[in-house]
Amino acid sequence: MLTKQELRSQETKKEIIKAAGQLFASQGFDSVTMREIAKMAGCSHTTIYIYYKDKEDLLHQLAMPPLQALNTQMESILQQIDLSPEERLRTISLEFIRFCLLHRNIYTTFIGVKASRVDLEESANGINTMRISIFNLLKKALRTCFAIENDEHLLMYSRIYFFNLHGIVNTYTHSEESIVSLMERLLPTFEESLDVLFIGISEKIKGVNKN
Amino acid sequence: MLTKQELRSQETKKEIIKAAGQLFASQGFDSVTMREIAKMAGCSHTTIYIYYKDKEDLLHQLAMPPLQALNTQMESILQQIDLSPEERLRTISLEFIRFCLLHRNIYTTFIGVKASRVDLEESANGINTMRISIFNLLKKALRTCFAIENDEHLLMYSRIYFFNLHGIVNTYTHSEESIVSLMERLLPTFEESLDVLFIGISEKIKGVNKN
Amino acid sequence: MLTKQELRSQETKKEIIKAAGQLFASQGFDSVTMREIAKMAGCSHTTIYIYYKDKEDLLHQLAMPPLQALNTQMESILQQIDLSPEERLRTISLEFIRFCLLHRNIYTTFIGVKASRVDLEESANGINTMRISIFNLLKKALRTCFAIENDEHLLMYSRIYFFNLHGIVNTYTHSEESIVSLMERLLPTFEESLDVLFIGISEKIKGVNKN
Amino acid sequence: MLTKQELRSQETKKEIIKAAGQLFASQGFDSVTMREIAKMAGCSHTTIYIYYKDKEDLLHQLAMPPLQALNTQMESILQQIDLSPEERLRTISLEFIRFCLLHRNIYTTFIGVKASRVDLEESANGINTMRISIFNLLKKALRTCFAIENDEHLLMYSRIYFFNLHGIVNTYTHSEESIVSLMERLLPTFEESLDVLFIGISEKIKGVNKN
DNA sequence: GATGAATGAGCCTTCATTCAT
DNA sequence: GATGAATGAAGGCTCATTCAT
Repeated sequence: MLTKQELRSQETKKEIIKAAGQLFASQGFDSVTMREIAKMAGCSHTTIYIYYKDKEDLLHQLAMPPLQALNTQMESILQQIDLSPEERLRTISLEFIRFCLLHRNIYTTFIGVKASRVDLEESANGINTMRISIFNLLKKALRTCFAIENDEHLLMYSRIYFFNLHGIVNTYTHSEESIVSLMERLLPTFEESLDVLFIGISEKIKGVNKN
Repeated sequence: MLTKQELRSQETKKEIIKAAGQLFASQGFDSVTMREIAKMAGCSHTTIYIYYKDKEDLLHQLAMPPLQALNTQMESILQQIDLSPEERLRTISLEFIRFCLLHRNIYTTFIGVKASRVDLEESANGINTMRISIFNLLKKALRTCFAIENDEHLLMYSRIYFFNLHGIVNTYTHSEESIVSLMERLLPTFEESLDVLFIGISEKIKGVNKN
Repeated sequence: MLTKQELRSQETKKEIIKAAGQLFASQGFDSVTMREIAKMAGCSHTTIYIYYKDKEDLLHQLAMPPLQALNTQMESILQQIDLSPEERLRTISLEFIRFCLLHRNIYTTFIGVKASRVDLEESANGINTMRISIFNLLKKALRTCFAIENDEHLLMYSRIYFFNLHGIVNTYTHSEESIVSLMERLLPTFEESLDVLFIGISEKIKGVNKN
Repeated sequence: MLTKQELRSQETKKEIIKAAGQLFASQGFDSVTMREIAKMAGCSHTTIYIYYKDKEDLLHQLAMPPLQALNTQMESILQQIDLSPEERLRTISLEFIRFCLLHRNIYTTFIGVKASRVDLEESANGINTMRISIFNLLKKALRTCFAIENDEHLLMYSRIYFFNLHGIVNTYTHSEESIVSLMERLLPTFEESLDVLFIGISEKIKGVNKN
């Protein structure tokens, strides 16, 4: 059992990472100062260094767990054989969107392109691996769903598909709305968007296969 | 007529904004220092302040002209009655993409959603106006093209359409490829992407109108 | 009699001062952190403050006992009337060297000339007194040994003699060799060095006295 | 010809290095802060960075020129064939002493043992090379002067000789007296000290050679 | 007695910006 | 018009030290 002191300590640690997440999200990694984080977390800036090695460590701790969770979840969805390929793609797509919007802060810094900055490489390594893995899962789902064999075509339609996902996430990345309200309000739009893509891509592939 | 000195002066001014544009593009606004800009422009860092109020002013001056040009161009395309509505939408869409990729640097900072950061608001005002105007032109083209009367539907399909455009631009925003090579390599993908959207949206609207 | 707890307490106190001594010796006073000392002593860094007022106090506690011991030992050697004056000077000289090399760490900070730094003055007071006393003992041995009556001459040959002692100690002050190995390896050199001084000074004094 | 501005600039640069020299001398490299240096130099601490890369650079700039000068001077003295070997050794010895006392500040940090700290290695490299070169010149003079062929003996008497030089320098390293007054007051002592060594060493070598 | 939690002071360094020439 | 000189504000980070448990 945890002592009262340990509890308070854990709380402080959480407050710090929470504040970091919020500030990174709203201002970007570089613009945020350790002192700002401390202020929002209600502690001295030196306290941060008790729990986290340095500023970059905050980013790392912030990003890894959710990314791993998403990866795992997407993998398990892809193995649900009771779902049709289309349903699987649709599900992991919506899950991906939900995740990215839930973790808007991290998304901006890590999933967002430009992810691998030279000076962050070290701690970003694990994160980059994760990111690649996630995109591979999406690509795999796409190939199965549309039964695309031609690699060039797969690449093209993957791109087109990803444009949409990226666009969705990016559009709402800086929204201040809660994830619940956001999903509730826009889920129909997102689904409609996937519909549009499914129909459009299917039609195009039909045409391609005919020729 | 301009004296020789005035010519030289104008040249310096141009060198500065050119350097700023290149550096902002390749390293991001925050990471660039005034001294770097000055070095690339071949002048002292203090000279910059003769022509531009401050660092932010550089960004502003950098962003407005292209945005205005884009706006004008889009307006003129929309008035070409020899084109079908679909061709007009397709043309301004590709133009928008081309523009955003050409001005990746500015896009990131201004068209990019996060645009209105508190500390930039002042100089961003003019830019924000421009941005809204541009999106309205796109929306107008969409309404005409798909003959959507229901406002709610228009909003939804506009969003879906924009997701794609945003996604495209965002994906290549940080690419180091030249605009020429980028467009040459990916134009088919972009066009295919618009195809997919046109087909998908059209199909969906048909279904909607039937019910 | 001491309780078991008191014993443990005394042990901790000793571990701390021992660790401090070692670390000050190998890294210098400023470079050592309280946390390092605590780690090496096997306790929390806050525990140090239970036994010692502050970092400087550690230095003080570290320096006084050995200095007092040296002082006492030198005094007792000077009183051994079974030794010739020259043997007495030689013995306390070697003893002084041995001591300084044994306590290289403290030497650097305290015997070393620079001793009286403004910010250390307070705690250095006792130490400074000790230092002066030690040098007076050496000077006394010199006067007796060379039978120098002229104060000016005494001062000059004392200086010359001290130059040598200082030089010896200073040269090996930062050596990582153990005191045993150091003395074993260099004792002949040290003795030869004293020989050289004895001969040189004696000869010079003869000449002086003749004139 | 230098403009008034350039003159002032040079002056500032000199004030900075002068202040750094004094402060490093009296407090040691680590204990001195850039702000202290700036304050003593009468400028802002940021100004220092205009003229010197960083704190370490100050140390480097402070140490190299004098060391090179000393090295050159010692070499030229050794080549004066109109002087006897003894006179040459005596001259470079006094020169060495004069130099070390003149540059007391640098001596402490660089000639002083412990010179090569890991984190300073890079900039200290040139300095270390210089130091070694200087000591080799002294050794060479010793060998010639006392005609010592046996390497072991040379090593021993070199050590003894160096003890004295080190001792002299170290004793007055922290004196606040001017170099002029210092040399004037103590030159006889230094010369007497060298006399003592010459006589002592010569006598000892005679004895050794007899056996 | 002993410790983990927390902090204020301070350090080196960078940068946008102003001033005097 | 143009520039080198100079600076204040700020940032990441470390450390000796105190406090509550």
